[in-house]
Amino acid sequence: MRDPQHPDPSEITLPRVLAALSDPIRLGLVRLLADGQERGWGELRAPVAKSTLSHHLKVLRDAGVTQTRQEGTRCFVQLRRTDLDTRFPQLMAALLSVAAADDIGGDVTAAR
Amino acid sequence: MRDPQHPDPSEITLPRVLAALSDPIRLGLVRLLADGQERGWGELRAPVAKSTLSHHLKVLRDAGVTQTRQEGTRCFVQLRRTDLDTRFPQLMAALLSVAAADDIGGDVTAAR
DNA sequence: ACCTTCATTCGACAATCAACGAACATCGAA
DNA sequence: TTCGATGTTCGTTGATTGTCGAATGAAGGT
Repeated sequence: MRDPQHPDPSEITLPRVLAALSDPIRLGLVRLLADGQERGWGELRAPVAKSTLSHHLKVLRDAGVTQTRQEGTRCFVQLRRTDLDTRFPQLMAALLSVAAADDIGGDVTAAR
Repeated sequence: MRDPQHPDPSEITLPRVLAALSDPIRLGLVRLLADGQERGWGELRAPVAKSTLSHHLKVLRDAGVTQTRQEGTRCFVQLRRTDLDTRFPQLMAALLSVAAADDIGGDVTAAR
């Protein structure tokens, strides 16, 4: 378990973010995090193996969409809403609104 | 040259559109078409082979982002702005604004 | 008819991706 | 220190992607 690396706000690029959000599961994860609440890895329920979920979280993290924090053996993930809104004004709002309307990634939920 | 097929507005999905727009060249093409103006294939200048450009235009068309019209041997392409705005309110506006600010796909231009 | 122009399609290639199970590493608790 | 829980990494597999050049198909002009 290495230190997760996060790109600087200035390193966040539009094509990369769009690629990260072009997957229904990742879009579902982002929807789940849209309330700004930090979530534990263990809360996340998605219809994929845990290694696949780890991969998706890494893609989101590498794109600068989420931030991961470690506490002991557990990970907590959070949407980088402020950075994203600064970098891409109105984008997340529009995206989240559409994703909710179409229920994209609705099979991603949170337990607990 | 077969009849180009376009998805119905209801068939346009967010993940597909985001995937289509996650490529700098395609984003550049969309920026070029953002004024609503119809453009001839021959006007489009992008740093790729013509077969590659044709491929990118097909990806955009299949995702429902653009509309292609044939007139004789020539093709004209246009952004499906109304359909996109109906389906995804505010999304294109936010996207185009950011793409312009970052000059994503700036190497895609129009001659004539 | 023939040739030119224009755009798509084909075939090939290397690269990337989503997905899985298994192995590994790390930390807290027993 | 051994164990269990947690998350990452590895190796693989099948599918998709971006790219090119060459071949193909469709009009239009000569």
